[in-house]
Amino acid sequence: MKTPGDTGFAFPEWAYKPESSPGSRQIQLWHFILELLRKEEYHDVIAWQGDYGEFVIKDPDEVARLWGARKCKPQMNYDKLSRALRYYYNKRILHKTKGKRFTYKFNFNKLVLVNYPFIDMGSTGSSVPQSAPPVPTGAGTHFRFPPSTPSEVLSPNEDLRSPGGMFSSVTRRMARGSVSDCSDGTSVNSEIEEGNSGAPDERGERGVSGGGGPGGGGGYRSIIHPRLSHETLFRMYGGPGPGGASLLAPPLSPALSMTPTSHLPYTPSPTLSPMLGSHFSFNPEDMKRYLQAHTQSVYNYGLSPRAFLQYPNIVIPQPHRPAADKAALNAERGTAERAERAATAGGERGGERHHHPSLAHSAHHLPHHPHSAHPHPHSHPMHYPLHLGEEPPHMSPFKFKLQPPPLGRKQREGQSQSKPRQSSLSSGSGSMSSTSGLGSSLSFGSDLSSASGSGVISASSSTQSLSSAGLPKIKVEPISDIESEEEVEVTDISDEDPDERDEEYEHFSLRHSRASDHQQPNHRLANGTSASQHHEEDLDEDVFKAPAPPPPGLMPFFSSQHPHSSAQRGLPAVKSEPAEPGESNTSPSQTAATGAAQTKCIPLKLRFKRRWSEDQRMETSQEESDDKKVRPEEERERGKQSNGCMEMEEDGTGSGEGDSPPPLAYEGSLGTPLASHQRVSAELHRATAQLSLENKDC
DNA sequence: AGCGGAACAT
DNA sequence: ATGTTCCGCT
Repeated sequence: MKTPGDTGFAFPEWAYKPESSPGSRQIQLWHFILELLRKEEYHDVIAWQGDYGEFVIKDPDEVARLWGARKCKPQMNYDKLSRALRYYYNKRILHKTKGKRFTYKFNFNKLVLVNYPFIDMGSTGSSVPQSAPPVPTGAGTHFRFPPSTPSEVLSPNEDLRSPGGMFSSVTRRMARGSVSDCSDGTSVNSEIEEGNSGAPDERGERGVSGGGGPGGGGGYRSIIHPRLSHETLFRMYGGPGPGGASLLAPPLSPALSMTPTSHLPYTPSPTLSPMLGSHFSFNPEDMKRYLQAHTQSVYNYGLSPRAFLQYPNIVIPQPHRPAADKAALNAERGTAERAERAATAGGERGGERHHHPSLAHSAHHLPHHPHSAHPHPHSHPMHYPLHLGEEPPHMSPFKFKLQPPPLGRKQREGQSQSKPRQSSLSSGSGSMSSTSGLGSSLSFGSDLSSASGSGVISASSSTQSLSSAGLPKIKVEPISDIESEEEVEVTDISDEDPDERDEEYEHFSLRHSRASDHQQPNHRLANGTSASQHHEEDLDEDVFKAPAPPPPGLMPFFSSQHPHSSAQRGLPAVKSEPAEPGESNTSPSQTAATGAAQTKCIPLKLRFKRRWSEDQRMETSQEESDDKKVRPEEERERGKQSNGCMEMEEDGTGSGEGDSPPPLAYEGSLGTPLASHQRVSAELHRATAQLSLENKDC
C-alpha cells in the first residue's frame, strides 16, 4: 500500500529535501561537498582533514569542475564556488578555517539538525574521527562518524553493524548515487562512478544483511529508506501495532525512541534512518557526538529552526551540563553494543580532538538501558526532548532582531539607478513576497512548510495540501512553540539569524525565552559581562549554563501554560487542532510520567534560534561576524530562460521509494489521537523514502 | 586567497 | 532560498 502520501499527501517537504531548502530543490553545494568527501575517489581533490568537519580542497579547480558539472554550469570555477561557500558562512553551515588554504569546516550542528532532527544529541555515540562529519543513520539509534571514508557514509551497511566496524571502511563501492543528487549521473556522478562504478545496483548487490526484512532486502542502503519495512520502523518508533502504543504515547521522534518504556526502545535494527540513502547521511551517533562535543547544546547553536520544526521530538540535551550529564544522556539510547566498545568514557571531547580516526576514543558509556528508568529528571535522553523538563516559559529579552523588511537591491536600484548589469528593466516592483515569512510564521500544521523555509507561513502549498488532503491534522505542531527553544540561547551567534530570526524567534524564542538565561539580553553581552571573557568558548559555555531552570515539573511545554508566552506572541498556540493542548493526555505512564507527559507535548517545531557558535568554538574564532545575514530578497521575476543543460540522468537508482512508507512517528502532539499519529508516521515514512530520491533533476 | 556586495538566475 | 557571475578590496 501506498500511503496516502504517495498519492498526494503532502508531506513535509523537508523530508524530501532536507538540505535543500524550500526553494531550491536542487542539490546544494554543501551537500555536494559532503558527497565528495565521502568518496575515496575524490580524496585527492577534497578530503577531511583536521578537526571535526574540517576539510581541505586539494584541487580547487577540480572540485569546481565537478560542481559545475553537477549543476550544469561549465563555467564554474573555484572563485565562484568559493563564493557560494562563503554564503554558507552566514548560514553557519560552513566556516573557513583560517590560516589554511582551501580549508573549510562544516558546522554540523546546523546540518544535522536540519537533516536529521531526530538526532538526539544527548547521547553520544562513538567516537569520532576527526574531521569527518557525522552521519546520521538511523533514526534512532546512534550516530556514527564516518571517518574519512566516504563510502561508508554512503552505505549503510555499516550501520547495521555497528559503528565500530564501519570505520574501517574500506568499502567503498558505491558511489552510486552518491553524490547524490540526482543526476550526478551526469557529470559528477559519472565521475564518481568511474571510480567505482558500479553503482547501479547497489541495491541488489549489497545485500545486506539486513535483515530485516524489508522486502527484499535491499541492500544496505535501502534498508532504510526505501524499503523499510513498516514494521521495522514502527517498531523503532513505536509502532502502531498492537502493542505499540508507542506512538501514541510519546510522540517523539522516531529516532529517539519512545520512551515510554514500553517496548521497543529502539529497535533492533540498527539503521534505519530514513534518510540515509539519499544524500549523505550522517550517522546519528556521530553526529551526536559531534554535536555534543562541539556544541553541546543545541540550544546554543540554534539550530535552525526549521530543522526542528519538523521534529519536535528531538531531544536536546540540556544545556550545559557537565559531561556527566551528557554521558548519561547518551547512554540512554545506547545500544549496548556501542557502549561496550566505547568503554572509554572519558573523553569525549578530548578524544575527539585527536585525530585518530579510529574509534578508540569513543567513549560513551552507557549507563543504563535506554528505557530503563532513569532517575534523572531531565535527562531523559532520547525520548524527550530536552526542554521539556525544564523549559520555563520565559521570555526574555533576547535579542531577537527583527528586521524590517529588507529592501534590497531592487529598491536600491530603483532609487538609485538602474542596474548596471542588465539593462533590462525588470519590473521590479512587485514582488516581495519574501517578507511574508517573517512576520508570520505560524506554521501550523505543516512543519514542512516551515521547514521549508519560506514556508513560514505558509501555508501555502504544502500546507494546504496537507490540509486539504486530509492530513490536516497532523499538525502536530502546536507545540512547537513550546519547545522552542527554550534554550536557545544564545550563543553568540546571536544575532545572526537574521533571517530566521523572525520566524523562529517568534515562536520559540519569545516564548520561552526564558528565564534561564536571563542573563542576557543579548547573548553576547551577557557573556562578556558576567561570564567570561573568553571568546567564543566562553560564550558557549555560558550559554550552556545559563539557562537552566529546572524545575521539574514545570515545563509545560506548551501546553500548559503557555499562556503567557504564547499569548504574547500572538501565536496561536494551537495550531493544530486536534490536539490537545491542555492536558490532554498525559497519562501515561510510566516512567516518566510527568516528564513523559510533558514530553509528549513537545512541540513540533522546535526551533531554536541561535545557531552556531560552535563553529567557532573551535579554534578559530571567527565568529564575530554574525550579523550579517544574507538576504536579499528580491525577487523579481523576470523572464526566465531555460538553459539547456541537461545532461543526465543518473541511474536511477532511486526509485524505490514509493512503497513503503516508513513511518516515523514523531508527531508530537501529545494528545493527538492515534490516527493522527499514524498518519504522521506514514507520511514520514514516505518522506523518508523519497528522500532518497531527492534529487534528480537537473 | 579570501571576502563580500550586487545583480542576476533558478 | 541558493546559487552564479562579476568585481573591487584586502
